[in-house]
Amino acid sequence: MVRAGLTAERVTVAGAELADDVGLDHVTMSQVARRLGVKDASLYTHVRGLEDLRGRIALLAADEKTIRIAEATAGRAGKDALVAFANAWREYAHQHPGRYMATQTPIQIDPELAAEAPGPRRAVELTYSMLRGYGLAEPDLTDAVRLLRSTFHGFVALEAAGGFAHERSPQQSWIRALDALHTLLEHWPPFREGDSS
Amino acid sequence: MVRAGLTAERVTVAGAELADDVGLDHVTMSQVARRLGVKDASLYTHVRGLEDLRGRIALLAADEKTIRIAEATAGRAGKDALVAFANAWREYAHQHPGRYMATQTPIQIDPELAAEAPGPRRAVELTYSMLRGYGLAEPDLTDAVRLLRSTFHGFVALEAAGGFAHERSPQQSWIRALDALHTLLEHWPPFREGDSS
DNA sequence: ATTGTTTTCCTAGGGCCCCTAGGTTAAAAC
DNA sequence: GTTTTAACCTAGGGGCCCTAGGAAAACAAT
Repeated sequence: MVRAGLTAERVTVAGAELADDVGLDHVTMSQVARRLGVKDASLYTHVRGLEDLRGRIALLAADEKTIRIAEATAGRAGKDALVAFANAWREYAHQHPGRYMATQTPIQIDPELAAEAPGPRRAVELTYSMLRGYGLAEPDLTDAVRLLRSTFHGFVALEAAGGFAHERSPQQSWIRALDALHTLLEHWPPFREGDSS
Repeated sequence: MVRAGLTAERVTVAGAELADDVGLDHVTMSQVARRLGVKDASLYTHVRGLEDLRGRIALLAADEKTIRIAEATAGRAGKDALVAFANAWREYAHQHPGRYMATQTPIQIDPELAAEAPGPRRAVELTYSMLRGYGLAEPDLTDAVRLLRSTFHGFVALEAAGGFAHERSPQQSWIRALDALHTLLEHWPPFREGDSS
């Protein structure tokens, strides 16, 4: 019997494809094995188990998303960069819903594995450098990064969950949201004493 | 043998408690049955299955969250209302992580069931009325509502997924985000022809 | 080429879970 | 009190996760 040539990476990719096809929580060891033409027990040589696989899918997605964003924002600045960044984010989520959802799982990824995945760290760096043009300084910079990430993620998550039932197209709201965020970054409110919880 | 007095609602609540305790994707029919002192097969009289149960937990969470927000914003206006709204949202997510996560599942809830759940609809109404003071008109109003919901949801989702690893406390970023959104709403950018995707 | 070593993939099987079918018996309706 | 309804049960099939241990392919070394 010829070997299938499995790898942790090949198993992860198969899981990611399956996640995009049938939804993340229908990704099972058995299905992934079937897709690879292998018995489920064979996967455990390459992957610790289902949780580990999901963690690997999440890291794969983070890396891929980061690469897309880096390509999209290369050579751009200001609002151009903001829009390119945001659109790359959203398009990745649309194209790879299962992978994207994997990134939302409460943190339980093998730290050793996460350490060698450049995606998450690089994503934050990209966001910071995209904001360079707006002239923000710490801690406002961190706050702005978090606000942007929250809005981008929240929008696509609500979109995916069917949260935008109103007749107005999400696309239009998205464009306006980016407009709004741009002007917000240009007029970032100064910190004032006495702000309460 | 005395009856346990089950109800679709009691099953849902048990599932919701379990979700908050052990995480949504460890909510199983068997565990819920065990928590209610009943065999798993007995649940199927009240609930169609696991998917149905998850949908019911999601609707329960939506209703509860809406009530919290309504209480928190009652009698408030302007930034006061915005902050109260947002904090109620975030605190609900913190207190009921499992329930909250249930609301994120891609839409597959029984429409008949959803129709009689006031939560989601009322939540949108509350958001609209909270924004009344900012003087926005459609379609800006819808866009603003969507932006706010995206940011609130995105923030708590990233927070829950461990996305804010930086040293700065999420709480501080949250306060600044609300400041920023408030000023944004006060200076909502006018629509200009020629905005591109 | 042969032998030994490593690693891949297998079969077997235990345990948990989802869900259905069909039977009892408690509660409600009359 | 009898009948009807509905709650809860036992039994069981099939799927999934994962471990243990075996067979054989690929690799190393002579």
